[in-house]
Amino acid sequence: MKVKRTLQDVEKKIIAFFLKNGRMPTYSEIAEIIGVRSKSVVHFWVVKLLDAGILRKDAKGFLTLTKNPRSLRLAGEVCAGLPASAEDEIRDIISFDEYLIRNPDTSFLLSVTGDSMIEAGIREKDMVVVESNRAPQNGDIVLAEVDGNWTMKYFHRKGGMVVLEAANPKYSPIIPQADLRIAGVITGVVRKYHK
Amino acid sequence: MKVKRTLQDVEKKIIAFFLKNGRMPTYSEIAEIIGVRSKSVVHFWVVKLLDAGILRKDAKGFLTLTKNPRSLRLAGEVCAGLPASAEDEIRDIISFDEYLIRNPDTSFLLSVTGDSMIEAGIREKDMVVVESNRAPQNGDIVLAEVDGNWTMKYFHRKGGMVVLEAANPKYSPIIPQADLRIAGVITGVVRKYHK
DNA sequence: TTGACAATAGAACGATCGTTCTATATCATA
DNA sequence: TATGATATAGAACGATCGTTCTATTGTCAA
Repeated sequence: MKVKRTLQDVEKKIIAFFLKNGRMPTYSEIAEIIGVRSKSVVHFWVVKLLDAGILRKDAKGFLTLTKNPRSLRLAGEVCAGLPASAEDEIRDIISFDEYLIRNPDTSFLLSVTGDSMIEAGIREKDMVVVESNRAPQNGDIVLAEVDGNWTMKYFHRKGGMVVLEAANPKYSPIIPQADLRIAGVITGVVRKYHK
Repeated sequence: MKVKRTLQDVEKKIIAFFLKNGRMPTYSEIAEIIGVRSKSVVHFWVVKLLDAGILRKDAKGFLTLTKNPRSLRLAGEVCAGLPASAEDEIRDIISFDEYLIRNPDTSFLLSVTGDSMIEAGIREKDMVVVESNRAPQNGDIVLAEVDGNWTMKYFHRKGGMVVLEAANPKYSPIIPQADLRIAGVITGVVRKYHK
């Protein structure tokens, strides 16, 4: 029970609270989760965390986490000695949500079925982000209706014509009829191993 | 100036505040951002948002967004009539951060260079999530040191031996020396089009 | 042992929170 | 126009917030 309370302990418990509740804890709540009975003790630790730069106060005086607790180190290039040098705290790298999603309201997710874009590195069970009200550019990957089915194809403009091509030699290019229906443009791909 | 204030207006402004500040606004702040002068008017609108299920109160009475503002609709399968039916509000789909990152402390990001895993659908300039203290299983993609360089390979155990294979016929399988160094296991891939 | 410092407890305080009340102003419909 | 419903303003209130103070305990080194 003589467990020395460390800055890291307190930090971790506050981060855990934030991840669970989607907001920062009050001083009373911090008192509960770190196991002290007085708010003044919390104040004591919060000042330490502020000095250490782990916490901040925003313009209104509310506590804020300095860095996104889900952000990852970005190890720029795969080169010598990389993984050992964990010293570089370049954690300024983003949340994937911000990175991938420009407009949540016009985007949706799709679980990929089929192998039509296999050579573009899009495989079955990948998730793709589709942005629906964006005009397809030449070379974009689009979600289009072909023979009543929605599939992904490269979008090409050749002369005045639109050609839809799979990234798979198994499938032939398609020159759509007048009523080409395009659901959206693929703006991102996400794959997860070890479900 | 006779702009009717709608529920959606208020919702959007609160969400915008949340995304910008990482916390929910106070009533005074809501008054500012929606342009009213009295907190009682804010209360009036908040009750509406609560009734509509757009906002909630947590156990302590703090306002919370019911759904993650970055979450996307998941359109399950690519089949008929899909994109038109935006009625299905199955937005229960996650943030990519939660989806991809199990342990932020032991994971890091890598920008892919080279084509060694091209046939596994991992291409140059993709981002991969590497989890560093996880024991590689047979068939995993690992980040390993080969001839002083860090590259991605399939990890295979054949008999008592470890074989590292690229997903590219250009490169031959490698049977590493005794001092095999593995930086981690690839647990996710993220690609973004239209930077 | 003693003294200095780190850590905790508890009480009090002003400020701000969200709520509630009354009172107007605006809009829609009969 | 008359009437009810909708939307706004402003003041007041109790509750809780974070801060500050005093006081006590525990730890380590001189």
